[in-house]
Amino acid sequence: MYALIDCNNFYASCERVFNPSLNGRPVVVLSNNDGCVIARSNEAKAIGVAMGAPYFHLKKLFKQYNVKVLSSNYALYGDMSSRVMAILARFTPEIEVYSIDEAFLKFNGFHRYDLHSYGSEIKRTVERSTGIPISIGMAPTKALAKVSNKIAKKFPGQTKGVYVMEDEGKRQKALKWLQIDDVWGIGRQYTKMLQSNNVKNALDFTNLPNEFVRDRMSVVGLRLKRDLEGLETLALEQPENKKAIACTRSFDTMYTELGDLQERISTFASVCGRKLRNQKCNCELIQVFISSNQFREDLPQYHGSISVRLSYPTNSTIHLTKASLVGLERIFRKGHHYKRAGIMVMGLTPDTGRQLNMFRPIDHRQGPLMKAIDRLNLMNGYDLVRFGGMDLERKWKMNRNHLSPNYTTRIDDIIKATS
DNA sequence: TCTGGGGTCCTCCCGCAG
DNA sequence: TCTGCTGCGGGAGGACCC
Repeated sequence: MYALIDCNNFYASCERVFNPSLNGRPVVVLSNNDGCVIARSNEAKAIGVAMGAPYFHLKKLFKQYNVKVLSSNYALYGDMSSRVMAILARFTPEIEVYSIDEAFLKFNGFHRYDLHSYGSEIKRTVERSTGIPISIGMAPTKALAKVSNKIAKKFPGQTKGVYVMEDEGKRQKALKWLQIDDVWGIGRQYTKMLQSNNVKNALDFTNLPNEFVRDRMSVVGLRLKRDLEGLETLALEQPENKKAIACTRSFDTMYTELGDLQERISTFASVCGRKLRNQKCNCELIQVFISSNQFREDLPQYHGSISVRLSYPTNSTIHLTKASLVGLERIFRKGHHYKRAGIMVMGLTPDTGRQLNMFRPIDHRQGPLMKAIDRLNLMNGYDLVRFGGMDLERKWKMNRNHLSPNYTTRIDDIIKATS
């Protein structure tokens, strides 16, 4: 059996743990730059706040319903997530942390257990230890555990947040209940295609011929179908090093000058360099992109992107910055208003196994230099040491006008108890 | 005025090598 | 030496997830 554990309205719940005055009140959390709504409490969902809706469209509604608006606080959410995952790992040796607020657990050899009571115990323990409410769905496969989880969430009165799909009757009933656009792995495009073929729910989907699914939705769709049929096809995945690392941002204002973009790209290269070094690997390829504002139809649109291959795999911020600036100069077009930019590093190889270039000798001074810079920055908790191309005057600032304190990761922000 | 960010996997196409 | 077939790898693009 598999279980899918999902934290309810995770970001909003994290905020509520340390600020109980938010209980019972609609709460929303915004994306970077306070752009869109990315998390909603049940109360916010009830007044019709849509996922991904732009903040500036909703300001009036928020005022009307006294909605608490918060900027995203990833330091807090990341720390709360590790606490939840550490507790879940006590209940089974087989766990896959699927996302910041979800984990799959596998119960091999648990046939003597009453899984419903075991699930209730997991739920009680997590909620008591962290304050985060969770829902648990159990079923013979991962895709069905996802379905079970939806049932647990949708019917909290009957399920008390734990649902076990233990027989074929329940599977059929659940798949019939689940609308096709709500199935894990079926996005907008596939929904459109399936609906035009009279597929309304998950059960209709499992009744399609394999050849049709394979042909229209590739092997990914076929695997999903088999998993929904109850045949264990999607296995628990073990964490691996990342295969690509990205740093991209939208800007608070539109840029027209190459110099502004050079500063942003240098900063992104530095972030990617640090992430590569943390993961103890190097990259061979950098992709740089710049984009105009897609929402400004009155302005000419442009999306420029380029891949730059490095002489040898590296994680040196100096090399990464140089290469990405070369790329940027090649894609920059004067006369456009740029709103987004980013870089992605790919072709990652571990420190221990990188292929060097016979004709481009490696600069051995850069490894210790980067290590020293990383240590200085770690000790000071922010970018004390920065490179020339970066924003030395700290002009650029992400909009985070509703940020909560870092209750669990910053000593000055720890809650003080007063009598 | 203001619309996020970071990933994965698969298919298709093309160029290259045997 | 040339041609045609085939397999492989890389890049682009499209689907999806949170």
